Amino acid sequence: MEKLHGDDAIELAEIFHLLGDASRLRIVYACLGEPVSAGALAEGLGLSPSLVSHHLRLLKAARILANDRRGRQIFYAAEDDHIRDMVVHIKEGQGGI
Amino acid sequence: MEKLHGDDAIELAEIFHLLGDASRLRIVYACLGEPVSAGALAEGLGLSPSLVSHHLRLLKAARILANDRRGRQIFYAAEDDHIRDMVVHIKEGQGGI
DNA sequence: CAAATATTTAAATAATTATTCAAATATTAA
DNA sequence: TTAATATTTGAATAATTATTTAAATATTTG
Repeated sequence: MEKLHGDDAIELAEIFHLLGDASRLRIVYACLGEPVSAGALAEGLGLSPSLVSHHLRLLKAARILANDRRGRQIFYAAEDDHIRDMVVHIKEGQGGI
Repeated sequence: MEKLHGDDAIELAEIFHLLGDASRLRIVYACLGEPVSAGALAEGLGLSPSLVSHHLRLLKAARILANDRRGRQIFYAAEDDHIRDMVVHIKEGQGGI
């Protein structure tokens, strides 16, 4: 029986946990292509700017998303292909979503 | 901006959510190889049988784990390679855990 | 600089969920 | 059929977390 040590489990679980909220997952998904501004995310997904910002903070802290400011907007995009792969992978696992 | 529709997001997020708890992730991880009995999971991971059982119920409902009874023990194993791949994938993404 | 826009922050609340505890059920062995 | 073992169940609690609201900060434009 292959064990996952407690600390490693916590670290890995944190990433899954961040993707395990529908609002946050939609935010991440929307950022898999071109960078999107915080405002566009809120508007496009029908979420409050404040809520989006809270989620963005968590996603950035976990290095799932990176941001760069352009003028007064701040654009977010997936840090690397890793997250993209994960989401796509589970997405395909779930018969045809 | 590629959008993930609300219902799809909920469905996908549920799977991430289930893997997003350290206890549950350790249980799933322990079940990636040979089937393991509920008791062996509790004992091996240092969790109460009751807690393990609650988690197993959720994981089974989501078809992440399947079980078969052998005598008075019930053995759990990953439903398919899909979950295995997901866990391994994120595990490798996280620098060398 | 003042006004307008974009985003963040902090505190409060609402909602969810992990865990524990005690009791119930199922299976096997005596 | 009684005792022993393995697991589950349900209710209660503890802990975490998503969301809202109101205010603060940063950036650009007039």
